[in-house]
Formats: sequence, structure tokens, C-alpha cells
Amino acid sequence: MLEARLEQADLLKKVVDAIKDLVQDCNFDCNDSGIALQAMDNSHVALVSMMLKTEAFSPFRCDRNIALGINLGSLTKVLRAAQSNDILTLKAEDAPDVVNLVFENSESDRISEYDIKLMDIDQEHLGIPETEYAATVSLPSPEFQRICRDLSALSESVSIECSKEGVKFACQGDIGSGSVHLRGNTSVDNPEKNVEIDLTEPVSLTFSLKYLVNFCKASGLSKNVKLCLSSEVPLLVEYSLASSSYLRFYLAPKIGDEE
Amino acid sequence: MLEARLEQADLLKKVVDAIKDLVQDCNFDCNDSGIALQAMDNSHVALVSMMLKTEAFSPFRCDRNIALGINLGSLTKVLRAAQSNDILTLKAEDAPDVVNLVFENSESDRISEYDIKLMDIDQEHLGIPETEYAATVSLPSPEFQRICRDLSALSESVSIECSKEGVKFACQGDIGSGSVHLRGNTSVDNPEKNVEIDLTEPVSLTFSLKYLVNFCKASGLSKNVKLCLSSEVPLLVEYSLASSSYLRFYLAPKIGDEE
DNA sequence: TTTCGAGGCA
DNA sequence: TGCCTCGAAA
Repeated sequence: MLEARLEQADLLKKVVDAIKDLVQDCNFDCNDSGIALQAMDNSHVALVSMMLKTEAFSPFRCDRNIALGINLGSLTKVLRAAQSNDILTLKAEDAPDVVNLVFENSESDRISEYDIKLMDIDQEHLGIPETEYAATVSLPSPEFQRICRDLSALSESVSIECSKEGVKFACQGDIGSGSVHLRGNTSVDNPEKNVEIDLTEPVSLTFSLKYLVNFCKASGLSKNVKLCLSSEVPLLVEYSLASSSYLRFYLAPKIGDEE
Repeated sequence: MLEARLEQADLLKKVVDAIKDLVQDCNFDCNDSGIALQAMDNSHVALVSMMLKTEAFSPFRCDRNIALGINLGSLTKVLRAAQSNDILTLKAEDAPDVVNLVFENSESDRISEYDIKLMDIDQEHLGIPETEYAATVSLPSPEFQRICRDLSALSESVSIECSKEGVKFACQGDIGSGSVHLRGNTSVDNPEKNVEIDLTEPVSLTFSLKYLVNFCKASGLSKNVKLCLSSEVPLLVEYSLASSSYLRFYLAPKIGDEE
């Protein structure tokens, strides 16, 4: 059986909010290393990969591998019932029909409990190769969100260009064009505002802004976001969570005419 | 003639907001004890009963009984013109064609005045028997609103079950099931958060969540809400206002198959 | 599809 | 209290 107690229900809420527009139904794969999720969006352009390690829970117990096939819309409805500092416990039997969510509010004597029916989901498990990226950019997640939102007003696509000068987000649209340049900088005072660029080779790729804007819904999960780019491979957008848990998005670049 | 001065126009605004989706047209019955309203919703499942005692006004003058038949949609439009701390004075002749609303903003020297045409409304006056309820639950109105909202995401109906252990709101739906348990508790520190359960007999009844959610629009009128239940009689949902004025909703339980 | 209003969250 | 997001109506 699975029994996983998450001190802050908020975490799961934010994760699900960030991915529910990309993926409708998906498996939460539970085993003794934690809870993982991997799914492609409907148009097979983007991939979401979440890992919540056992350390994110206390306690965490999962006797054997369980795949919980959940409709994220239903999960969202239930998670909406979580109040800000509720403690969430996920429970499931070994061959479950439902997953059970219990919200405890330590202050009031309020316990709410929900069962969500599970579904069988055929999941092609994708091995994601560990790639050495030509460029890695780490920046404050609100900054990235802002850039994507601003540029999406002008165009469908953005080019991300990393060079030793910095990183440049640029787009052209009917009403004009726009670009945002960030130079790498590290300030001890404000480590949250650092922009770190790690470059082995200059790279320039173009991506759909619609997807990037979508990924940015995860901004609340982490102060920083890491963008990893290499020519002709999908962009990795990573939000690190506590205890080496993470939420990652992969997005295939636009090629040639698509741009 | 009627002349009733309400220090806070907001009060009437909130009352009308809370009932306008249930009732389109209704009489405001004015007499020397105050202003009362009683109306069934269109489907005759719910009943609204409001009482604003003379003490809620200063001054209050009403020489003889007057029934002001008002379209609540029109009243809403006019009340929307009220600013947050406007003082509202209602005026009507003895055999009125219109009711006159005057908004005064004490700070600025701003006076606005509206007339709403009245209508003749046949009103069956329902004697509501004073019932001894098997169970009375008093809880913070935002909590009740929250529960109704959360559960309405899952189902059309909620069962409310009062026992000596506490009160349990539960529902089943297509995507799963949910329940919220509250234990009675009284804390001197946080009297607003108290959940008080007064029980002569356990009771379990099922109600339409759509209506309950609607009633909860009155949450802004009072910190607390009182639920009174007995088998086979309508649920009473009461919001107490200052000086023993009140806004009450009655809702017939669902029976048998309906659940 | 676009706009407006209402409700929820910070 | 103000902002933002979601849902409903045009």
C-alpha cells in the first residue's frame, strides 16, 4: 500500500496546476523512491516529468510499485478543497480502484477526505537521456515568466540565443518585434536574482511561446528556473524542489519554416 | 408613509445579492416592527425569510402597513450605485407607485437618489412554524461556504449528518467522493471559529448543493451561520444580523431516489 | 470567439 | 482591498 504524508498540500496543488493544461490523464508512479509522473502533452510537443522523492514526505511508505491513473481535472477539483496550510496524506491500496486524499487542518478540528476514482492509463515510458547541454541558463522564475508573457503578446514563437554575452529572448510579430537581453550576473546580496549562464557552445533555438507560458505556471514552486539548451534537442525547463525533487518540462524546438 | 434610514447601505446590498438568484420579484412588507420579506424560489424548494427590525434603522418611521413589490434585478442595479459607506434612506408613500432610495455619502457632499417602480405581487403568506430542531450546528460562515463550494465540485447533493461525534458533510459523484468532518469545539481565544453542535437526536439529511452554495452568498452578512435540522423538515440556514434581524433560508431535503 | 461579471487568492 | 483567474453570457 501507499501512504504518503505531505506537510504542505500546496506543493501538489501547484504541481498539478502547472501541468493540468498540458496533460489530462496520467499515471502517478509510486514506488520506494517516491512518486514520479511522466507524460507527453496531447500534441506530443512537450513532455512533463515530475519527481517527488520520498524525502519530500514524512512519513512515506510504499510497499510495491503502484501506478495511480488519475484525471488531473478531477484531482484539481479535489485539491481545490485544500486550505493553505493543510497537511495532505495520499493513500492507496496495492491494486487500487481509488486514491484517497485526507486533508487535515491542524488548527481547527477539521478533517476532509476525498476518494478519486482511478483509471487505467497506457503509458509508454520514455527514457529521457541525460544530455550534456550546450548552454544552461539559470534565472529567477518570475523573470522568465515575465519575459514569456511579454513576448507572447507579440508573437507565437521566441528565439532563445545564448552566447558568451548573455542570453537573448527575441520575437517578431505582426505589430512589431521584441527582445529581452540578460547578462549573466552574480550578486552575493541578492542570490535570488542571479542570472547564471553556463556555456560550452553558443546556441540559438526557437520555441513556442504558448508552451513556455504554460510551463511558467510552475513559477510558484521555485525561485529559480533552469533552461538547458542544445541544438536540435528539446529545451529543458527545470524547477527544482526541496530534497532533489523536481518538475521538468521538455519542449521540442521549432525548425525551419515553423519559426 | 415609510421612511427608513440605514446607516450602511451595504447591508441591504448584501441581502439582495444573496437572494436575487432565488427570487426575482417580491414584496418588502413594511410596518411598525420593521421590514420583512418572505418568498419561495421559483421551483418551490427553497424559502427566503428576511427580517430587518426597526432597530436596524435610525430613524425608522412607518405609519401603516405597506407592501413594496420590487423586482430584485432592478433593486440590484440601483444598489450597485451605493458606495461602501453610503447611508441609505428608503422612502415610500402610503399607496406608493415607486420606492425612493437616497444615498448620502457623509464625507463628500454627494447625494444620489433613485426611484424604482413598484409592482403588484400576489403573495401567499406562509406561516413558518417555529420548530424544535433535532440538531443545531453553528459554524463560521466562511467555513460553511468553503465546504459547500468544495463538495459542489463533486456532486449535486450533500448529506449532512449530525451525531454526538460532530457533523459530517459528505457526497458521492462521478469522479469520486468527498467528506468533511467537523468536531464541535469551543475556544475562548477564537470564538469566531467555534463549531457548536446542539443535538437532541442524531439526524442525517440530503440537500441540493446548488441551493446551499447560493445561500452562502450571505456569508458576508455574519461571521457565523446556524444550521438547524430535523428529519423530514426543511433545513434552516440562518444568518443573524444586528439587533435580532436575520436572513433565513429554508431548504427541503431530498428524499429517497432524489439523493 | 470575445467580453463582462463574479469569485478566489494574495 | 486589489489583482487575477475562471465561468457565463453575448
